Amino acid sequence: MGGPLKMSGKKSPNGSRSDQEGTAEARRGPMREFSRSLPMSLLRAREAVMRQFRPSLRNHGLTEQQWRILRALTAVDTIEVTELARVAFLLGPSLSRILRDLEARDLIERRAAKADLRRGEVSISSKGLKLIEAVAPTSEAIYAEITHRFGARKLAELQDMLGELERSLAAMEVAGEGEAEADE
Amino acid sequence: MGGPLKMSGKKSPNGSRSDQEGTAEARRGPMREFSRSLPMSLLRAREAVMRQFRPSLRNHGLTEQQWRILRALTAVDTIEVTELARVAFLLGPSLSRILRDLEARDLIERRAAKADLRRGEVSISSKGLKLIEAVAPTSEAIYAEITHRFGARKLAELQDMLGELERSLAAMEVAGEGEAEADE
DNA sequence: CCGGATAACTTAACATGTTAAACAAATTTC
DNA sequence: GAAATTTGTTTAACATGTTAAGTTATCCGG
Repeated sequence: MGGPLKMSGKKSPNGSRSDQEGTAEARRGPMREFSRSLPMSLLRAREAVMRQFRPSLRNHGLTEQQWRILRALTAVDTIEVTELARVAFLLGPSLSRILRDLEARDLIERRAAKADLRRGEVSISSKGLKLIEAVAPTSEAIYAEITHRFGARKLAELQDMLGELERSLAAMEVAGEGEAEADE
Repeated sequence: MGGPLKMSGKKSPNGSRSDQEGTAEARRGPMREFSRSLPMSLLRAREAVMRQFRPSLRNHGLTEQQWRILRALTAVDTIEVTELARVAFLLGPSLSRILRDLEARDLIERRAAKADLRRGEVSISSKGLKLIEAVAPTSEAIYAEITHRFGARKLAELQDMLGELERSLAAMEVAGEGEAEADE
């Protein structure tokens, strides 16, 4: 498989464009607009940061999300699944799958809560703790390098703004919940 | 669920924690540290923003990434797959899958480049263009509302900082490429 | 008690992220 | 110029994001 493209004999699409047939790079007017949108800016910035951490985590057999979970667990004795989802910023289904995997690898332990059997209480195992301790130095070094390159002052300022952005949108109503958002 | 396990002694990393088994919310000391890391701040901020757009896109049968692709295509006549991956900030494999889907839905068209049969040239179809035009008003209204809530001035400042962060890390060597990152 | 509503997960299903490998066309080397 | 290498794209395989549905345990009104 993997053959060449389908090369069906279609021709010039979008009849609403009255350009010449200049190369795409020749006129990227509105493209810049798109590329500078807030979601794209945030995405690229985050990727630039995570790009630094992923190889190290990978060398220790951890994904970013698995690391987030273990990291969160080091800060508490035990924590309920829902709370863990909140602090590690993961959706329930993702967390459920990852916990299953981490438990199979003996990096975490969990039991049912005595008072409410629906709730699961999770904690890091000693093996998980050792893993964290093995990864932490590199992670902290990378974080320090990032701080140094960007500037500690500016980093704090950036994080303040990000927090403020979050708060600005926290109360914002989400549009288009029903069906069509124009009218219906 | 996981049966009862050994739960060895408290492993609180900062030794000064001698709580009973109070709820996790009761004492979130070091957790805040983790929660305030740069990657988490960026992730939460981006999620807060995208949360506003997703329902509207979903009502039009589009995911965020599909929207990014169509949006990028409206700015050009045709574009090569690699270039499209760059501007829409998607990895090749993701883009490949999504293009297959968008083509099947007749939202885009593609053909092989005359000069280099390896390259695929992609363009938006008139149907795709119509879809964009149907979604755009809502998206722009949401973006305007975000700008209003957060402040246009601050928004521009935030984006400047995000761009600067990107540039700061662009030249940073990625550690731990080989095997262990200590020495190799 | 009991049966319906609610809550806390978990599964399912589909789309994307991520890395490695496969493939075919183009380019370079010998 | 054919073999070896490189380049552009796709496939494969596994992990996560995202929404909906399923499960089991609690709660709650009668």
